[in-house]
Amino acid sequence: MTVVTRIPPSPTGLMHIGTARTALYNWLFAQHYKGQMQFRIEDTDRARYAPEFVESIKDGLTWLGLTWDGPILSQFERRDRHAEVAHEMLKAGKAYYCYCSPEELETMREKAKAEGSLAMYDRRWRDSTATPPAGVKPVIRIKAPIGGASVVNDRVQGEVTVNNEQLDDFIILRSDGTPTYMLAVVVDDHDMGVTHVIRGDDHLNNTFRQNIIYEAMDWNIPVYAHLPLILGPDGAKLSKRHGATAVAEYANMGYLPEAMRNYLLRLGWSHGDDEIISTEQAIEWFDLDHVHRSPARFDFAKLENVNAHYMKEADNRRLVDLVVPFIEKKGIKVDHLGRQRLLAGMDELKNRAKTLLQMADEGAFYCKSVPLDFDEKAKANLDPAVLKALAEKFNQLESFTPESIELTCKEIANDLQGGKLGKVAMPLRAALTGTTVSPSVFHAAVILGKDEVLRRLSCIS
RNA sequence: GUUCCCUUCGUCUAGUGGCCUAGGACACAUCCCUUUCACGGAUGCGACACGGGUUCAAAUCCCGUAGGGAACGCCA
Repeated sequence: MTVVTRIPPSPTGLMHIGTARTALYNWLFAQHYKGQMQFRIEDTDRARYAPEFVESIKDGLTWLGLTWDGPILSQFERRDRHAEVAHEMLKAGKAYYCYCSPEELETMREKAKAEGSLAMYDRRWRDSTATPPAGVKPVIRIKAPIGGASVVNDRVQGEVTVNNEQLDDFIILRSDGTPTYMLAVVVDDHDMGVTHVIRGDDHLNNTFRQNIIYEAMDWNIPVYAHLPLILGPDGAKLSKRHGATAVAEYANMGYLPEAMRNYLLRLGWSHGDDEIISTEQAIEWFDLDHVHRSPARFDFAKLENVNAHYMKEADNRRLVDLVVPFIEKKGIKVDHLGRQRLLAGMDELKNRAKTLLQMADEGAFYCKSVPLDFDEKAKANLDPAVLKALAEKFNQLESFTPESIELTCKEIANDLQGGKLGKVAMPLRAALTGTTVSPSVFHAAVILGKDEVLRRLSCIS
C-alpha cells in the first residue's frame, strides 16, 4: 500500500508557520515512504474564503520546496459528493433528520454547559416519530454510539480514550444542504485514498467524531498522528503579536527556505543530537516515533543561527540573486557592476551575515555611487589628512592588492597616527562604505577597484 | 465549567530502570583571533515542575498536586 498524506489548509488567512511545519512533516513522511502528499483546499466556508489566501498557501509551499501530487483539490467543489454520502447514511439508518431551531439548540447548549457535559444535543429527533414541523428545513445528524468508550490510537499521542457520553449526534449536512467540515474531511480523505492523517493536535478531539463517520460508512480508518502546536516565545499560542506568523514574512526577513525547513523540522522532532540536517537526510530519517508530544516555542535566535549556517553553504551566485532585491528595497539600484562586486565579495559577506537582510545592509556599499551618504559614526571618522594621504599614495600604487593596500595604510599610520592602523583603516572604511561596520576594508577596496576608491576618497572635502 | 493532551538548562532537545555527580545546540558571560563589526576557536553559567509510591536502583514505571495547551458551532 502506498502512503498518501495530505495538507488541507483552509484559505481564511495567510499561510501560517504552523501549517508550514505540518506540511513539512506530511511531505517528509510521504517522501520517506515514496508515497504521495496531496493538497486540498478546505474552502467550504464561503464567507471567509478569499482567493489571495489560496495563493499565499501555494506560494508558501512552493517557497519551502514542498511539492504536492496531483491537482489542488477544492473541497467546495465536492459538496455534491459530500451530500450524497450524508444521504447514504440516512438511508442506511445511520443518520437522521433533525428539525431543531437555533433557539432550541441554544437552550440545550446552555443546559449542557451548566451540567458540565461536552455533548450538547439531546438527541430529541433521533428516534422521534413526531410529525416534522412545517416549513422547517432539517439538518442531517449522525447517530453517535450511546454508552461505552471510543479509542483513538495515535502515532504521536498514544492511546487516547474518551467516553461516548462526550460525543453527541453532530450535524453532517446543514439545512441548506451543504456539508459540515466533519463530513467533508472524512469523505475527501477516503475518496483521496489518504492513509496517514498528520495534523495539528487541535484536531485530536475531532478524531473521535470523524471515526463515527468512517464506521457508519464501513470505511478504513487512516493512521492518525497529531502534532503539538507551535507556541510563541512567551509560551502562548503563536499569533500576530509575536511578530511573524505568515511564511511570507520569514522570506521577507531574509531567511533561506532550507534553513526554515531545518529549523521547523527540529521544532518538535529529533534525531539524537543532530542539529543541521539536510533535506535528503531528513527524508531518510523522518519518522513519527520521534515527534514530540509537548508543544515547542518558536525561537528566532536559533532560526538565525541555522540560517547563518545555510548562508555559508549556499552558492555565491544564488546568494547574489537573492540579496539584490533586498538591496533594491533600500532604494539602491543594482546594476551589472554592482552584481559583479557582490559576487566578488560574497565569500566574505556570507560568512558574516545571519540573514539576507543583514547581508544587504553590509553589501549595499558595493552598489552605491558617489557621493555616499555617511552615518554619524562614519562622519566622525572622516579624517581629512589621512584621506588625503591615502589618495596620494593609492594613486602611485602599481599593484592594487589587499597586501599593498594594507601596507600603504600601515605606512600612513606610522607617519601620521603613531602606528595605529585603526586610525587609518577606519577613515578608509568610512570613506568607502559610508559606515563603520563592513567586511575587510582591504578586500573591499580591491573589489571596488582603484578608480572607484580614488573617486570615493576624492569626493570628500 | 467539562473532556482530552502536555511538563529535562532561558529556548530547542538527547535520554525508553543502572552507561546520568543528566549529553548536545541556540542564547548568555569571559578569553583568544582582529583595521571595525561579525565569523571562527576555547572556557564557563545553566534543567529532570512538586509530593508520594514501586524497585537493590528512577529523569525514565504508577498515583496525586500544581502549571500550561487544546477542544466543546448549521467555523475549519
